[in-house]
Amino acid sequence: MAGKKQFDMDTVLDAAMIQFWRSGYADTSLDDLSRATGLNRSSIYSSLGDKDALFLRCLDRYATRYGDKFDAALSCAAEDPVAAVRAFFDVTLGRIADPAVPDGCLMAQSVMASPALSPSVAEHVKELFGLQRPRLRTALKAGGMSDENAEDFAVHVAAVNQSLAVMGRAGSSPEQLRAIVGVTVDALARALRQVG
Amino acid sequence: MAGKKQFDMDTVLDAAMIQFWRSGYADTSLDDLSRATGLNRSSIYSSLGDKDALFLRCLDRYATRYGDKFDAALSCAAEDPVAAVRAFFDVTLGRIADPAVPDGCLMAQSVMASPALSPSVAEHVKELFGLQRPRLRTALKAGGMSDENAEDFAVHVAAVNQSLAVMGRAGSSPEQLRAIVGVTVDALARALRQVG
DNA sequence: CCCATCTTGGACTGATCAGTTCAAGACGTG
DNA sequence: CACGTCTTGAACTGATCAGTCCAAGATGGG
Repeated sequence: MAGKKQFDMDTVLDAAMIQFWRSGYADTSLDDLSRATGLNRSSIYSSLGDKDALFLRCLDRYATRYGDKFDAALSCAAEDPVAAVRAFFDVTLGRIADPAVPDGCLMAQSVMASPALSPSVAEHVKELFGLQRPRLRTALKAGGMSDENAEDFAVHVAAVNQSLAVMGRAGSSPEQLRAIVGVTVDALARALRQVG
Repeated sequence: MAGKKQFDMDTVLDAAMIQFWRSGYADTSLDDLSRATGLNRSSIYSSLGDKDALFLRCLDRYATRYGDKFDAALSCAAEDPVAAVRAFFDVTLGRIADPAVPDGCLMAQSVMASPALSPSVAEHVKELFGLQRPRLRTALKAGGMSDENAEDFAVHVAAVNQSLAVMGRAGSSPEQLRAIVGVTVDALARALRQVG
């Protein structure tokens, strides 16, 4: 049974991440994690550390995976900022529509639960969550927006993007989610037309 | 010590509601509720039922209290729909700024945690959460918006309103929260100007 | 003044939690 | 083939969980 690691780290981290994502930190027990990953408790502890350490790794994994997708979506912001923001939202809409992955958003739900997390974990969550706004601000400024408008739209788009996960989990249909982003994309297009 | 109820039901329900609101269902133990309300465990059970029943009463209390405020804010929608929506957002912004009350939103965080709640409670949460959209749709139509636009803006405004609690708990400043709603209010004003 | 009634506090139950420990045993090396 | 090393499974610990129970005692009606 041993001598060599019996599992693939990426597979295990994905399984743990999805477990936290579906149920949240508080409602995910080590037995749940053991069941989801197929690893024994002591294997989890020896290979991945305690629950907080594993949770942090899952948060980072989530932030990196979707952060990269958000960056890719915004990469065309200089040429077509409206298309870039649309693609940005499509990352989230696609994720919500993906049956291989839970609905909701690990970041949003961790932020909501942050008062119940250990202080250091809570701070880390807020840091990762806060990456979205500067990402958007930079893209919007590259797209020709004024500093002030880029600031306002960046925080607005970050908020709307985050709201999709909550609305989706509350039972909103894909059409309703598209309507939510539609209002924002229209407003962005109008704001950009006024300047350029 | 007994013979007559030793507590005020409204005070107790407020204390329990705030406890659930601050920490969420999963991270609120009966000891927490006992400490917050000043009531003993057996008093809670005999007067308020089990944890789920108490949670439902707190959800209803929350939905009624702020639902009434939202209705009042929207009551001027027929005359000035933009001012009505602004007042609608001000209910949430005021609640977030109120130090007497936790940040976050009991409904939003309960929706996010719904997969971990008992099915009947989860359904009740979604029902209460879903009241916001028709409230807004009716107001916007009374304000002269087309059916389609009212539908889209209603779900958008409900989403943005909900996002404020998450962004606030993530550490966004009051100015940033105002910027989030500003984009939506501007878009609404423009949409209404086009028609009328 | 006394007794039935009801609230209350605290102890208790069994389940579940995160985290630890350790023997069993599989592997790679020599 | 033998031995040291490392993973693994399962049992264990003390804490905490939701929920129950009951005796103590305060109240109000008679």
